[in-house]
Amino acid sequence: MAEYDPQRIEAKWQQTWERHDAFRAADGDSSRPKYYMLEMLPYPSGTLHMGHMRNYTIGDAVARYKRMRGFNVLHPMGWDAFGLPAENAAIKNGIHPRAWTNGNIEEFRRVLRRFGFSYDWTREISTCEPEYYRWNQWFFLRMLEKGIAYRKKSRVNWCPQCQTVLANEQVIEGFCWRHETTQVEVKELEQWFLRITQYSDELLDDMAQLEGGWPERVLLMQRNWIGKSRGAKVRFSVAGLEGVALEVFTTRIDTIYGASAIVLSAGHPELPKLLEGVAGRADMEAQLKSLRQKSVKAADIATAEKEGFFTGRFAANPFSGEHVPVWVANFVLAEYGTGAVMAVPAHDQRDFEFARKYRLPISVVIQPLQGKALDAGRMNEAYTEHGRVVNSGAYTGLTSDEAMEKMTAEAASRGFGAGETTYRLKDWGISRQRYWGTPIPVIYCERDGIVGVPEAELPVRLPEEVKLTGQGQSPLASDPQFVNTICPKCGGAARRETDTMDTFMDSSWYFYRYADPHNATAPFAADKVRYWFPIDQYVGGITHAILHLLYSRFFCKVMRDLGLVKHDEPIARLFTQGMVQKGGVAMSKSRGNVVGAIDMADKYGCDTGRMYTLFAAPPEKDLEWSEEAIEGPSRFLQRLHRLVTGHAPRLRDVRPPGRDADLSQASAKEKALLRRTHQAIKRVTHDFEARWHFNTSVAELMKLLKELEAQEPLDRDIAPAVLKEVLASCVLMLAPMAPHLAEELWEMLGNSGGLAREKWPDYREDLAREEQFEIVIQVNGRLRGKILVEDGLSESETRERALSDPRVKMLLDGKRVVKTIVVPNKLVNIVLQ
RNA sequence: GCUGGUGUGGCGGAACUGGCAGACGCGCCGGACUCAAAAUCCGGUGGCCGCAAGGCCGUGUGGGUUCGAUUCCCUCCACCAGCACCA
Repeated sequence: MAEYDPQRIEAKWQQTWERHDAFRAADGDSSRPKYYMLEMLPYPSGTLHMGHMRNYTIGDAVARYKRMRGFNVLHPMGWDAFGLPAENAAIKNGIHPRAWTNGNIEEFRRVLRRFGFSYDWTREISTCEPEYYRWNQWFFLRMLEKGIAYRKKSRVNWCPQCQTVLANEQVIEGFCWRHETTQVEVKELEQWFLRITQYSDELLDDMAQLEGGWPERVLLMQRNWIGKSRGAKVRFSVAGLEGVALEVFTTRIDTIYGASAIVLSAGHPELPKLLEGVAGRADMEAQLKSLRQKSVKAADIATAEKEGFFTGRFAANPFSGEHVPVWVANFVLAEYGTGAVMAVPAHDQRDFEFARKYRLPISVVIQPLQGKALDAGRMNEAYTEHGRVVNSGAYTGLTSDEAMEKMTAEAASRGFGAGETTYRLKDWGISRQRYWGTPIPVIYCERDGIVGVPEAELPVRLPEEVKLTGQGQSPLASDPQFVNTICPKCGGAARRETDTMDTFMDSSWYFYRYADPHNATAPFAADKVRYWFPIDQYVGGITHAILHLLYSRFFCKVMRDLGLVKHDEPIARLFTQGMVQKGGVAMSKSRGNVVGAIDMADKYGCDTGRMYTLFAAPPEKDLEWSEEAIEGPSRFLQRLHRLVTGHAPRLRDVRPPGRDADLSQASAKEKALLRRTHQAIKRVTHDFEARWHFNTSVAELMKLLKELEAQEPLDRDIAPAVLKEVLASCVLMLAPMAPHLAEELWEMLGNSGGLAREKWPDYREDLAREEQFEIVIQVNGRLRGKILVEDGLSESETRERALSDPRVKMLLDGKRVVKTIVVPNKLVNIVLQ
């Protein structure tokens, strides 16, 4: 008998699948329900390791399962091919980014094919190809027309290591997301932005549509990131300075009578005017300078002392008329709100600390609705809850909520303020001073200003020969052939934009392109997208919870407003799988702890690699890679192969009993085997449908195999038709998880045509039903015995049976039974005393 | 600090709606096969007491609800993740 030879089997079936185009998705097929299964497209760099493979194994298992369930499955793969590492490799090794990238793509494609993932390879895309990125440019131009793309000079995050601008989302605690030890600098540059803030509310509100389909955690992170907060802006006039007003943003206008100061950020635009002619100005300028150079490190911020100085100016509280000092301090952020706050020490913890240090007055204007009244002199911390307003003129006696509403109305009617909602979310800066990305399709003309490249001239191709130094400004600026052009409007000499787009542009809409990957006249045909969307299931890492997923949602809404799509959200369900770790940290090339996918396939076979990945942990949890633990699934597949190979020859031409067969005449042994089989089908089906706990699916198959082995010799006691039914079900259930071996065994059992179109086995309740149950007998809730009863025994009979059990009788001797609880087919609990 | 999540044998994990805690697997121990080893197969494997029958303890901590709690409620602890002087 032939040994299980995974490499041979895997090659054989991969060729067969390819020959038969087994995983081709059919556009617009209305005869079957569609299912769009998507895994996050990889950035082709380094080696594909088991972290990647886990992602694709999960997706592939579900894609294959859905096909067996009769769905028309779209399961595509592509490459996120633009990006910095390609450029860095080019600088370091003198290889062109395109050559480097395409080399990696080839390698990635080879490995993914070697694992036999059921992709429709005819839909493969690569974002660095002009056929793809021309649509990035096309979208950009549409957004330019709509005013969603705009240019402004702004303070931007600059990474000296990358030599480029970073989006806010790419700055992590003040450090570059790619260079964890490089502090991000602030620079003033002319940049292109996308007005994502225009969609802040919609991005927030539409999360309601995602509840249930997306992990709560991801929605929460996005909600925090958007950071909506309702409040009011209030203007304080500055005493002795006509025309200068300081606007503050507050979420607690009800506390305004307790303001002890106005505090400005060190970068506040009105500061020069304020400081003019003030005594001690030189000294203040020095302090300002030092405040501006504060560390941005998270740890420092958390422990930083409140620091600031009095400007010598006073501002008038428009409600009370009171004059309060104007300060500058380090804890006020220039980028948030108005860059100025009113300090209310009694009701804000930061203000409280600040007031303590600089001896500003603390006055209580909110009292708790219940409990002890506050006394400013005895407070150890601010009282930040809502409550009853006191010492606040006409507002005294109102609740916080009432006061907020009325005060906001007064501010508006008297013209010194208004209700205001602020967001943490900033517009998306997409300009990158880099080569390996999509050129921004814009031309600058002396006469006509900013002119979009006409659609007919797209794509603006990335020139192939450009000197890359990694230093200074955009590499494209050094190519006069590229830069110098003519203005599409006036025909005069003009210059091209030399920045390229953030690569997150590429990945914000790539999944639409899969629906129509070769369209040369549009990013996609509307009817194809209408058929396939929304994505039924997206699978990827939690690392993309904010960046990629928020941008993708934004893009979808822009596309909808451009009339390109009809839906509000592109992704119906999101699954975030856990990381694969080794030594407690995520696999990564830089840490040197990767387990290569190819090594795994060479050593154990990819089916074993897949099985282990699915078995070792439920997919949402992190998985610690263990070379030892892979032995379990490896042995399982070998034993299953041995068992089926042993029995298959005489089962080839046997017809299984079929779906509705009457099996009441089957022997007890046969019934037992069928029962275990159908219980397994029930469980595995549930795991695939409801919760994706493939680890228990694998365990179920292992148990079934064990049962089969225990019944050997199977050819003596089990009718061939029954055995065939059992083995076939087993193989069908294996198909999504270890597809190559499943195909091989399926063929051995006398089937042809491949498993991709085969039906998932039906679960039969009548066959799965137990005939006998072990009843647990508890006395006072403690396990004291077990009895075997037949199915359907009545409650009273079960009780009698339990009470007449000899051992139970002994325990009950001389005691009074208070009551008994009977759970049919499960347990009897006898309560004594 | 805020928000969310997670705590179960030596390890990965299971227990679906409150009903036998530890399925399945790894490892370990014992046995078979072998001159021997590997591979394979069979048996055992939460802790403590006991020759055994059996008993007691046990799902991070302490409490509560319940006939019965890994599961529900409260307290605290630890770890992980995201956000973080956001006004």
